[in-house]
Amino acid sequence: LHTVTIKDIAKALNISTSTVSRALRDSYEINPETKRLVLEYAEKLNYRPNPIALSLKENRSRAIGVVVPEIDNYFFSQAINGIEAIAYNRGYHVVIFQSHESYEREVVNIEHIIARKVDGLLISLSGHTTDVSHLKNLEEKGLPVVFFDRVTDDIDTHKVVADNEEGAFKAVEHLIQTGRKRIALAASLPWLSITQERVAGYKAALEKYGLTYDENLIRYCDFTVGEADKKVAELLDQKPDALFTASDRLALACLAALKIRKIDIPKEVAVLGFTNIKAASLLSPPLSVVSQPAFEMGHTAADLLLDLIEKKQRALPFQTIKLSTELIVRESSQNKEP
Amino acid sequence: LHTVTIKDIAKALNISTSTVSRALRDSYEINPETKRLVLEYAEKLNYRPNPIALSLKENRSRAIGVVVPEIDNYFFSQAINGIEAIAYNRGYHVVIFQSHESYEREVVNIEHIIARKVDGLLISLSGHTTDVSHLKNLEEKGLPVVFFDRVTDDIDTHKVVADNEEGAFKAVEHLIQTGRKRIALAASLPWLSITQERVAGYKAALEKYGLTYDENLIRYCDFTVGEADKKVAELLDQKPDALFTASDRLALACLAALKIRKIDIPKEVAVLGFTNIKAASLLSPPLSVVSQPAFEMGHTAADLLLDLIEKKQRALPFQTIKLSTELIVRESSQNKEP
DNA sequence: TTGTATGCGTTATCAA
DNA sequence: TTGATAACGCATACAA
Repeated sequence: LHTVTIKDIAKALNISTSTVSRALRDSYEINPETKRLVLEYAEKLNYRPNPIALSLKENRSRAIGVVVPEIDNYFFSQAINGIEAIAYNRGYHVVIFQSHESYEREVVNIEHIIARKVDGLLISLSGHTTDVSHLKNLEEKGLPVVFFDRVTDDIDTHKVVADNEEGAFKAVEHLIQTGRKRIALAASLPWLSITQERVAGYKAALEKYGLTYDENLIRYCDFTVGEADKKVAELLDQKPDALFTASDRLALACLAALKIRKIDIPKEVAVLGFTNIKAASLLSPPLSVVSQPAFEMGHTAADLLLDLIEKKQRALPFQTIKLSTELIVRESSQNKEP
Repeated sequence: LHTVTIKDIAKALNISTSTVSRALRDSYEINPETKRLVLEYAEKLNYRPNPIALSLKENRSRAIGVVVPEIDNYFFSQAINGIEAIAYNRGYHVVIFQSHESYEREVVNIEHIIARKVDGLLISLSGHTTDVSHLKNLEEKGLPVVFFDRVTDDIDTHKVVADNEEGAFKAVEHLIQTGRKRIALAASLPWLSITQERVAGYKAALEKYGLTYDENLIRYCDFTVGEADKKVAELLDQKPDALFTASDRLALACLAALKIRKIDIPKEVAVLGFTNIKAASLLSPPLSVVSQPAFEMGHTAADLLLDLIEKKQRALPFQTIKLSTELIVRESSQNKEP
């Protein structure tokens, strides 16, 4: 796959490569006639600068690295969509890595990312990342980093997140206001920021409405097969009148569990999910949800990252951008009695 | 972000860069003691070869380019997952591009891909790509290409697809066998390979069972907002007793349209989708589907591509790998009478 | 206004 | 067994 180089043009036009280079970059110190010649010929041969050579020279790649737990998760694929939209507009490429919820894999990804000389990094932590030392000092070493969605308190850096606490609060408040009193919570891994924030919102809502917090009504679920179903079953043993689920995966598992047990939703148990499930309105009964601004989150994080990269604003104080969630109540999903 | 280079090691150990290079590559012609020294020091400094320098030298990038219509589409995100799994195992990175169903955008993507010097290309055509000249001759120029899912007849190359005709046939056959006679088809754009194959399967099933093919029972839908709903409405005017929908998007639009019109599924109209919707079994009634092997398709395409790249098997005859679809019948979804 | 030389990190060729 | 040098494609400091 031989491509046209600056050398080819120089040879053909009997001038030096530096002249060609300058002409192409529209340098002021070049003869208009020469410039014209070079540009025309370059156009004719469809010359494209070799980005790899540029990377080597300039020690940057015009690419940003993105690490997500799983790409085939609607939330993350939407976020990546947002990232890609911004990156494309600003002339950057996106190199995607999946941690598959594995700490080890995430560490390897970061190594690759650094070796690849990406100009910046967007990361949402894996479900099993508790030690974040592989991510420390990246900023200091000169690699701009923006965490999104699943972030860590252990690193002072730029973050873009959803307002999970507010989202969970709104969800639980709604359940309470529609008559629920024993609201169970199916959450993700307890050390994840999103989990902690959602649990906090859950507790805050209970407290505001004078309901007592009962540990037995919370279960934390990892990503292994069958885990969600098992934990939902345990929750059902506690005879809740509502289930608040903290993710797509858990919402689906929960609905499936209720369906199998022929438990009437929402009469016996109401269900409200922190999810981006597309078909939520088509479920029966329709699923009320707290929906995350996935695309917007990718969008915002990428924009911030590229600002950091281009305007060298790394020295600016680290900021956490918090995006609002949206409570979408679907009819008949939450009424205790018809 | 200064990283350790071969030069740093050479300087520290007072030997030449070539010796270091050879030691690191475990060359036979090197003093074991020197080798030990170099390896130890490299390990200590956590030396990683600069992939960009290697790319420049070897004129390859150990990265493959992937062009898909939309990443936040469950089918494609699953396919990418399959691609990434293989690529990771074989030491390649994945650079993702979205055409957003736009021909122009796809052309630009291909330019970028070529400039980036990816070692190979996986592509699923945009919905508005009819002219494929931007993709011709890539193989001849030495860039291995594998088309997947949405392919073209106009280029003789490697392809990995689902058996769309068989899938549609099974779907329609099932509808017929459960008593349907007026089976409408909501299809995607008519020039797409997947559309043509699914229509062919639809026709074949009708023919086998002696039903007449009625043009009025087919609609082709582009990706604009509201289009699917409009076309489904037109189909409903034809009083069908079943709807076969050719994608996730169309299946959801169709279910929504029926729900709004309070049409009883499946009593009045049965619905069967060519989709990968996760929540299909939780819909009411559960949605029977023909499900595509998305992950497997990505997996297979990436494996083939990497074989082409590494074993230089480009000269081999072009092959089309056809993967089976699966008909998943959900209870109560397809019975005309209870 | 243009050309020459150098370097980015690495490997390969050739020489020692 | 090791070292010096050139090359990959490009940009730039310096020389002319």
